[in-house]
Amino acid sequence: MAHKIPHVPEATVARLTTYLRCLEQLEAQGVKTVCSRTIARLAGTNDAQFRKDLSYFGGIGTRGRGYSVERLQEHLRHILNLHRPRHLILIGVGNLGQALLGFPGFHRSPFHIVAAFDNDAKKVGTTVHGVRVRHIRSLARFVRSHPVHIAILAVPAAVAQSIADLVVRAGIPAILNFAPIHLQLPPEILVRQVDLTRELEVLSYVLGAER
Amino acid sequence: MAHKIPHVPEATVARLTTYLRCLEQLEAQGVKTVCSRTIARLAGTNDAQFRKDLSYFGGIGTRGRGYSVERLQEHLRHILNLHRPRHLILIGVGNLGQALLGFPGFHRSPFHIVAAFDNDAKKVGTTVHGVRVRHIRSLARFVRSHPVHIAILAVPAAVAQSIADLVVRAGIPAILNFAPIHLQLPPEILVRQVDLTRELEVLSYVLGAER
DNA sequence: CAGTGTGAAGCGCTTCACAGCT
DNA sequence: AGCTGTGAAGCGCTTCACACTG
Repeated sequence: MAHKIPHVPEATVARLTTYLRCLEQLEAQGVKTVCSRTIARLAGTNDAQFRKDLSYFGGIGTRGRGYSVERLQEHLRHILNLHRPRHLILIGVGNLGQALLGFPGFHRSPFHIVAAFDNDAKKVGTTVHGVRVRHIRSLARFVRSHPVHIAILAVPAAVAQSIADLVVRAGIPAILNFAPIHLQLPPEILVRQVDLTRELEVLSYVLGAER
Repeated sequence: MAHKIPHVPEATVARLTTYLRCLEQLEAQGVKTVCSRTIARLAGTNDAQFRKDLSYFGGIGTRGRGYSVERLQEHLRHILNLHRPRHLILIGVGNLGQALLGFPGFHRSPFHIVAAFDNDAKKVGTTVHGVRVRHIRSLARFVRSHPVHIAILAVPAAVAQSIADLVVRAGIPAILNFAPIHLQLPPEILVRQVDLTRELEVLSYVLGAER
């Protein structure tokens, strides 16, 4: 290993993914080289922030020139472990769950949704966007024979905690939770929260009473 | 006005919405009074943080006792301007857009989705989850006769910027963007980003190369 | 005495500014 | 000269600790 990686702020990791989106866009436009100012503007930040974000992982640019779009992309993919295939399952095949099964980002390499689960007998056995729906009872058994990295929770808030407990007992290390509640979980489990209600309420606050 | 409100960190506003979810849960369980430690644990933070978050807006608790679940809820709703009705529109009636039209949180008071827009002639004129789909061409005209507070963008990344420009020209002050790109917008426009790809990639980073 | 409200200290992310390559 | 990489300064959020109150 060329570089010992120090603690990296979570905000930095989030920005790295944004830089990757910008680079994909630039590459599609045929751009070969880019400087920190350009990419930072595209990503909605400033050049110092961009360079500091990269500096945690060691130099990759060329002084006086900038960054190779191709090399920097590869570098970021490597940092984010995007070379490693990840198996996902989705739990809760309602409105939102069905849409997520069709969401291209969840099928794009290295992410693969390998199964969906629901407790509704009418849905079990069907196939939604190419993904087989199984009964939630069969979750633990399924995970025993198919390693799963991330569980996507698209279930109602009222049952989210008990489903999350099930997921943890099955040995899945990470959860992407769409239910609008904070899950109580052991500290070694990774959780990311996507809360649409929260986003609306934050906008409501910032809009204020007048607008 | 009883209290001059200083600058409030965005992280605080986000937590206020979480506290509100916890209070709704507690009220459903018949709890009348709660102390900062209890609610903070439910929300995934600590008691000092909770009290500091509230302190920006002036005292509401009772020393030695805690907080009235009902009063605190009302207080938070007031702070977040949730007494004020908000009209939303959704742009992009694809997979995700259709699911969002059915998402209960987007219909729950004070939020109302009043119209949806798409450029696909096959979708225009249909009704999805009770919401009429109109042609994107008619956006500006619609907004002129129906004030809109928030536009939800559920369009492909490639067209998100041009649709956002359209939204801004129509005079809509806030955007909830689901496309995985950073929008370039005038500073007075409020934006919240919901980026599912980002969430997966952050999990991929934290999972590391081993797990 | 239990629990709130808050100034002040602590700490971590962001920004600055410049040395060092090309 | 142009632009990167980075120690150090700046700044804002979080945590502490305690005066205060019911």
